[in-house]
Amino acid sequence: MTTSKKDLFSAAQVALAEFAGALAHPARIAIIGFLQSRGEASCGEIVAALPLAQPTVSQHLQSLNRVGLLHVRPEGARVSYSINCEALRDFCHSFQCTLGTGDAAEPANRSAQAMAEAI
Amino acid sequence: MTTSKKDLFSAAQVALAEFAGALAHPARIAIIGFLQSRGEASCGEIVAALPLAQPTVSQHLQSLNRVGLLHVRPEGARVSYSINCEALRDFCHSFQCTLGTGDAAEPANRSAQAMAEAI
DNA sequence: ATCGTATATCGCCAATATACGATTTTAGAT
DNA sequence: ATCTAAAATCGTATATTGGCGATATACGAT
Repeated sequence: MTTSKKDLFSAAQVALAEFAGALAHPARIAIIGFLQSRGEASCGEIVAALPLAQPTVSQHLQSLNRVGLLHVRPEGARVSYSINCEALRDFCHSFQCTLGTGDAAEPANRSAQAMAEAI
Repeated sequence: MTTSKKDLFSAAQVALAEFAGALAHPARIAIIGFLQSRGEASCGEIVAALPLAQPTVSQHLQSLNRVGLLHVRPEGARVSYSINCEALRDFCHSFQCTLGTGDAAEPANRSAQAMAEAI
């Protein structure tokens, strides 16, 4: 990319792309699945469950958190992570409703509204 | 990345990540939105609508097509593209139903089943 | 066969993402 | 204050992605 062209697209389009980008790695899918099955987990517990080093997992958690996909609850030195289901649902909704497939519920927050405008 | 770790994750996880990756660029979100509003369009018409060169748009179309997001219909030299709504709906479903948010319909094809298994 | 138009592919470079060892930061325990 | 454990950040190596000019390919028309 000679020059980054992200500024040539709308903020809503960029936001939606960034959300999708947060899901665009098998490790992050695995983290979401692990958190889903566990309800919540610390970084260390996720490291133990995945074939990746601690800094790498921490990095992936930041990627997910940056787009609002996680609930983060510090418990002393330990940090408890869990899924923000709302954000995930709203992301899906922004695709479904604008594509007229009809079976999604109403969006629940602001970022979903922005995303829906993107497409 | 010293060594690619994609082989350390399940095929379903990789598939889901690749699908998300296809949505992870503002230009591809814009293409989806354009196709949605138009119903169908040729590569050239998309090029005219976006601030990108023809090879770049063609490349993005390949990215979307690789994960099954497009219907491709050649009409002589021209190629007509449109959205595979089914694929997009199934992608969203695989997140929604496994997260237990409940408001998604049943998946309609095989790739959705694979995706649902990922998480 | 040649031309004109539409699309895809190639080749190269710039930019971004991924991975992780080493280090720092944070917080509880002693 | 010091020790320990957990998590985040830094630095750096490597891999992947994005952009586009040049070129190749496909196809209808002449």
